[in-house]
Amino acid sequence: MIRINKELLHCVSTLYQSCTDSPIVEQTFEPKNLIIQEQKKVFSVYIIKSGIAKCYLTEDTGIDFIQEFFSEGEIFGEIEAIRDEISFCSVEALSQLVVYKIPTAYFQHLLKQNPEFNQLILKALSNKVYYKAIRHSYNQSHTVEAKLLRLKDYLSDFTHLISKQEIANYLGITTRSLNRTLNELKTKGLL
Amino acid sequence: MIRINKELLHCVSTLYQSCTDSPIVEQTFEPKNLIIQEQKKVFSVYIIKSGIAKCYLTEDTGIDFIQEFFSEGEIFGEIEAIRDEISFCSVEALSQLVVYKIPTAYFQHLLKQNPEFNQLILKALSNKVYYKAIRHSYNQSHTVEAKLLRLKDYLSDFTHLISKQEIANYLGITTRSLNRTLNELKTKGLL
DNA sequence: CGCGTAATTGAAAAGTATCAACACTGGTGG
DNA sequence: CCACCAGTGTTGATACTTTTCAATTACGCG
Repeated sequence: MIRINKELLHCVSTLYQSCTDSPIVEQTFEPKNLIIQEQKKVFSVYIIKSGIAKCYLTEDTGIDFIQEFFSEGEIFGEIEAIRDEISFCSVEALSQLVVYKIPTAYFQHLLKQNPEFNQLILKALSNKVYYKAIRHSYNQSHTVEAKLLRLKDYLSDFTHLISKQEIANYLGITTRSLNRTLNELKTKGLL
Repeated sequence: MIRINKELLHCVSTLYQSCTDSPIVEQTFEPKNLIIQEQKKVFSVYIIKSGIAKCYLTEDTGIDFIQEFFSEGEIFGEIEAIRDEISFCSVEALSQLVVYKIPTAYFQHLLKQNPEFNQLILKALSNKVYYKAIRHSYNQSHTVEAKLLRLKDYLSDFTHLISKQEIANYLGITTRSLNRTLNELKTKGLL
């Protein structure tokens, strides 16, 4: 539910520290700040140093669907940089968020010149495909109850950062269904 | 609904033709042949030269969820090669299928030594993430009717290759729901 | 022609959404 | 210190959507 990527974080923080005039800069966002906005051009690739963000898509129905919650080492903006397209999703800080900001052009440069970085991006993309595949499949063929049981460990830990509405948006259900199912699980003693 | 990747096909067929003792080989599968099997080790990366295949995941409920229909130039097995893990999905030929088969080790070699190939794989992965994100979001927040209207152009063209069951598995619904909704759309004159 | 597979349909059951009302919480200003 | 407000969370009743299950029908092919 909350993705991390320690390897990538390590690589980027090393790149950042290795030279004082690096194009990579550190930046801090406050909760509710929008870092990337759907349908807008993206000029940088971001890698999270600390904090939590949500990556979501707003449908024509007005409903937000949360793709992922990102934390340490997770990258976003890279899809847009590689495809050379405007953003297809929004990313918003949920907690205070510190990121490494890599200008798109320098990101492209790193991809070409730094084999280790290239390899880590290939892995990060592969992992995204993998997790998305698994999640979509699971979501389509299981009930709300099953989906909730799957993330019960997170439910207690992050309620102060992630609202009920956001959990519902992540699962693709309404808050009403979320509450009903949570109660059912409690009476069954499964939560 | 049916993905293609002309650029990648062009690149790989050039690689294939450029030397007679290339590690890349051509291989043909008949309909219903399994090319990659869930939970099994994968030894090659495949790129489709011609034909259609389905990529799907089997859930513990016994239900198949189809991730994508692949056609010319689409690649599979690359996620497993990059992550160095067993397969998380199965790929099955729907029509007669001709593929270029690249041994995993040679695929890794190409990634490192051939910048153009590397760039095309980055793009292919980014596209997969992009399309999966859009599709999952759409699926979660729209009715069966909306989902069907979205692929109505395909529905007529590929019925001889793709069964009703497979369309249902792609949409994550039952054939009963598929039929009911198709009938409703027909009486409404929308199909 | 007959067999197996795929497609179709109706009726009942299960699962979710919608809507509207109400409760709780933390902060603000009188 | 308390009243108020906005945002978030909770709940019940009802309507709608989708699945389940079982029974039929249609189709392709040896």
